[in-house]
Amino acid sequence: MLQVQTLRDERDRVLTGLEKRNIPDAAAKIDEITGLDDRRKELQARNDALLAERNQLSREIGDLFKSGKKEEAGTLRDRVNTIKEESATTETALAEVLVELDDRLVQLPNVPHELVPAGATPEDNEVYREYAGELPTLSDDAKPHWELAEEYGIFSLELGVRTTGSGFPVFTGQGARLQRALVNLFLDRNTAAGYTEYAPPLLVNEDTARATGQLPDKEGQMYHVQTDDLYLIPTAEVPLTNLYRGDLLEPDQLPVRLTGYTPCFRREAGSYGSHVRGLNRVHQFDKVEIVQVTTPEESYAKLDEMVAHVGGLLDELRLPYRILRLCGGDMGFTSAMTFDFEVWSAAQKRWLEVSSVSNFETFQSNRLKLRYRTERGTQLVHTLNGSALALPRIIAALLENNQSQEGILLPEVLHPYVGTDRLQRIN
RNA sequence: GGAGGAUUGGCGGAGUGGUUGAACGUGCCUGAUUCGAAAUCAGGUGUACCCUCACGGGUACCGGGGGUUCGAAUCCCUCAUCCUCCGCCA
Repeated sequence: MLQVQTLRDERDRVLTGLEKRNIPDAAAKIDEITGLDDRRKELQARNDALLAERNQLSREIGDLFKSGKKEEAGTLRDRVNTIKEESATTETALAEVLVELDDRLVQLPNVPHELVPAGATPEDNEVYREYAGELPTLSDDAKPHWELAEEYGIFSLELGVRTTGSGFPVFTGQGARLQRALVNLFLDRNTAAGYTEYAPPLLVNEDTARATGQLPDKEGQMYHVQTDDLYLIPTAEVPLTNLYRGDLLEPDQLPVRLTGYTPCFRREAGSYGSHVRGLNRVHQFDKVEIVQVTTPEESYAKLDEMVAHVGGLLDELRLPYRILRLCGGDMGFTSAMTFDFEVWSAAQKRWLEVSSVSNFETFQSNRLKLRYRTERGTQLVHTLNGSALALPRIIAALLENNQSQEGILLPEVLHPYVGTDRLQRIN
C-alpha cells in the first residue's frame, strides 16, 4: 500500500509510474485520496480538540469532588456530556473516512521504478540479460516432460486427480527423490549465502495475507479455509515477510535475510490449455523462497545481489536461462521492480518462468508497519523477495534438456543429492 | 474439548476508578568525577497521528475489539495468545 504522503510529495513520479501500469484515471484517484486524507486530518483535529476539552473538564470535576463542590461538578458534567455527543458524531465520520481512504489506497498498485519499461503485455518486457551461450537443440523426437514423466515414473497427474483433482501432481519414486534433492540443494545454497532457514506455517490469517498484498488484490488466487478463516499460502513470501510485521528494527539488524521451503497453493482459476500441460502450471507446487528486509538506500543493491544469487543456482544446474525486467503492465501489483528468470525448455521450445525476484520498496512495509530506527526517526524498510527456486519448471527443464538414450543425465551438482548421476527409465 | 491462572514500557516488576505515559529496579544515552575505565552522582530515555518555521502543544495507545463512567491500565462483555491441570491425539 502506498503512503498518502508519497502521493502528496511525489505526485509526478507516482503518476508517471502508474502510467506505465496503464492505470486509468490515476490523477483523479490520487486527488480523491488526498482529498479524503484532508478530510481525515480535519476530523481528527476536531475530535482531538473535543477530547482535550473533555479531559480538562474531567480533571476539574475530579478536583471539585475532592473539595466537596458537588453542584458545580454537576454543571460541568452536563457540559462534558454535550461534548461527548459531538465527539461521537465526529468519531463516526472519522471512521467512515478512514475506511473509504483505505479502500481507495489498497486499490493503487506500487509505483514502478524509473528503470521499469512501460508496456502492457509480456512482449514489452525488457530482456535484461540474454542467454550467453547457444540454446541447446534436441532431435525432433525429443519428448516434453509430461511424456518423460511417464517413461521415468517422475510424477503422475492422474493419481493427483484421484486424491484431489486436476493440477495436483503426485511425485513418485526417483521423481520424489529429485524434488527433495532440489529443495535441499537450494536451501543449502541459500543458507550458505547468509539466509536463515525458516519453516513457516502454510496457512495464514487475513491480516497476514493483507500485509503482503495478497488481499484484496488476489482474493481469488488463494485457497480459503472458510471454517477457520485461514488462507493457504500461494508463496512462502507471505508467512516469511510477515514474521516481522509490526516490528521496529535497529539498523544493525539489517539486512534481514530469510529463506524457506514450502509448498505453494494457487487456484489458477481459468487457466487451461496446452501451455499449462504437465508441470507448467499446477495448483500445488514446491518452492524455496528468499526474502530480504533492508534500508531504502541499499535495497536495489540487494535486488542485484538476489538476482546474481538466483542466476548462480541456475548456472549450477546448467540450465540455459535469460533474465527479463518486467514491464509495468506485466509486473505484480505490489512490486516496484521485478526480474523474471526464464529457463529454456528445449523440448517445448519455449521459455519457462522459474523465478521472480522483486523489490517492493515500502509497499509491503507500510502495510506491515515494519520500520527501522534512523538518526532522523523511524522509517519504513524496503522488502524484497525471490524464488530460489520454484521446483516444477526446473524439473520440467531438467527432464527435457537432459534426456538421452542413456537416461536423464543430471547435472553434477545434483549427483550427491539424488544419489545417482542419471534417472533411469522404468517403462 | 473442559477447568483455573495470566497478558503493563527494551527487560524485570508495581499499580483495582481522578495530573498514571504509567512507581521502583535494570538496560541504554548525555553530563560530572577519572590519566582512562569501573563504581558513584545528576539529567534524559516509547510509538503513531495532528497543530507549529521552530520552541512547544494536543490526541491515542498498559494483548485485540466493544461497553459502563464527567473520568479506566484499573469495572463489565467479548475475542486472541500464553501457563497449569484434565481429556484426546500425529
